[in-house]
Amino acid sequence: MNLNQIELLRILQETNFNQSKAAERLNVVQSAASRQLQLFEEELGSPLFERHGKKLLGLTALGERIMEQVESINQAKKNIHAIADDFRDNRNGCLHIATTHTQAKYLLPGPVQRFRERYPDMSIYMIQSSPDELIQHLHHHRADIAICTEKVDEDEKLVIKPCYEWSHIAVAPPRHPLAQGELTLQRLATYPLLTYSQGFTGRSNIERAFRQAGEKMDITLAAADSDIIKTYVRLGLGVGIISSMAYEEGNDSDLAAMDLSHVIPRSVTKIAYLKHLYLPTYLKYFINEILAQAPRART
Amino acid sequence: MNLNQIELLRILQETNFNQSKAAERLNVVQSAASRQLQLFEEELGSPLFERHGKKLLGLTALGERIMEQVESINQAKKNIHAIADDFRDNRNGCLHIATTHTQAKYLLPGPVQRFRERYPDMSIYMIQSSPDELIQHLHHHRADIAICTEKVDEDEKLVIKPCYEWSHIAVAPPRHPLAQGELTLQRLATYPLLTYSQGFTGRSNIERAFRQAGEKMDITLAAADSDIIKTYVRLGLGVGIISSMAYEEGNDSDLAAMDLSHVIPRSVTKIAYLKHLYLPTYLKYFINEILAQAPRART
DNA sequence: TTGCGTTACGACTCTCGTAAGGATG
DNA sequence: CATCCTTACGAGAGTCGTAACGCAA
Repeated sequence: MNLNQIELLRILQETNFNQSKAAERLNVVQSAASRQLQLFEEELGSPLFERHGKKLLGLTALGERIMEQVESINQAKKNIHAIADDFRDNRNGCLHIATTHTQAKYLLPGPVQRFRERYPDMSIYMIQSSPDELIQHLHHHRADIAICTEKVDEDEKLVIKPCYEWSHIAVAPPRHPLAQGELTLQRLATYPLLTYSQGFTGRSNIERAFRQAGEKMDITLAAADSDIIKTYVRLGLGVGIISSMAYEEGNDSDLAAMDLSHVIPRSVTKIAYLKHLYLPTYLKYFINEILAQAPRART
Repeated sequence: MNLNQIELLRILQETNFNQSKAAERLNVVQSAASRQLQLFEEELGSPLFERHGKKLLGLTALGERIMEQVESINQAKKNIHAIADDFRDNRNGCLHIATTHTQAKYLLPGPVQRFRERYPDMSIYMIQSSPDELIQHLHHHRADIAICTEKVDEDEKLVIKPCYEWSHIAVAPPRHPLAQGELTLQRLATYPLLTYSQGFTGRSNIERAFRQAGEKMDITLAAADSDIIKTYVRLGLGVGIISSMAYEEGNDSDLAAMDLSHVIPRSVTKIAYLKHLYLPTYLKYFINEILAQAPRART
């Protein structure tokens, strides 16, 4: 057994069990990959992959179990380098952040800017994607840290840090009838609604609130980001339900904003990262900057 | 970085940072070890060991942190082989049990015998030692499983399975005055006592009980095993305090046994193993056999 | 025929062992 | 002067790349 074989297994999984692609990613020819895999399976005494003829189709039961250990070794290997780099105060690495539109736009600009001032030689990669994908980015080491509101609970391999709490608001053109009188889900439900796509920015909370109230939502537009929603609210398509952070005092003064915290449960935005990940100094700094930023974003 | 370098680090720690001995254990010449260590430190960019001249004295702060990851890799490496062996239903391995005299003599004979019947081709190593050492055996992979009563709590790297509960008894020559009337710590304290060495078989519970009662123990003999204690009780040195399991109806009928469960808190014997250890089928079997044996040992 | 994997073989890289040398107490 | 580690260099084991082949869609 050696680390290249371990890495090969990992990459094979990432390339859908395609040896040729795996070999390419490891900068070796395909035959070398084939041989190393054979040697490893021989050493263990049982095949790790299901095969149809020669083609690899997936993992065997044994392979599944082995992969957990492979992942553990890979994590430790990365940590060793991260620890050493951190110890040498190496500031030439890069920070990979995975997040959604809302957080990228309203929460992270401050922390990112301060991070760049403190660590000018480090590059920052932001990966914008859906909450489902965020978690995958963490697991596949494509991101160090994820910031989002949905989906990150109940994963025992992750550390979840609650970051801040916010509520939804309704936005509508000025002098909209909703602005008068008490705002209820019943009244909201009488209008066409514009809000986030499934799985985005507290959408699950919105759904649950309407479901429990026995009201059906008439969703005219579902978008991944608040700007799209606001744009179409301006065009008169209906009433928008967005995160309170997404209402900008200056730019959005042409829209009426109405608090919904009394009818839709407040959402919590969290920071997530792998439990076994070593946190370098710069990453701790960034996390702290987000936590420091959070109160300002609170409503 | 490669697995041999990782293994070298691990062995260096076990050999008190002596390259020559580490090299010998790895079946390479010393110069090879020296070079591999240099290469690895070079790769990381900082030394992992404190040096005085050329001699290694210990780990640097960086080294300490790296060692945690090394240990993690080592565990995963072992697990990979264990999983594969288990999957192939390989029954030619060996089972390393670390335990104390009392458990080895009164709890384990049954489970061990049944294990040997079920897995006749597996060899069994029993390592008898003090509770302090037991935990070290687990951490250093010299034992798969430890069974004992003391010291195993509060180690977050271990899984602790409570196994059974028992109490201490006092043993004395027949017609001893203690056998008459109510048995209290006050009365016990008036006799010379014979019991277990520090850290053995619930000794800490005995101490705590006397301390809380404000009584001082006059310990004539402290031994690691019950047989020594019983032997000297027979010679009239004083009153023995031993585990109830250690009183054998047949052999010990010449001694008076007096229950102490009302004055000394009951002890719990536990099974301990490393949290990240893969449990092969045979090890699960052995653990279950111990748990099944436990009720019979209960008093 | 193209894509994917295996087998055979010579070339090369990398690690090892031998041997000699420096430092420390 | 004994122990411990480092350095230099040639030998050898192991891995790689090239190339040819087998198999399936």
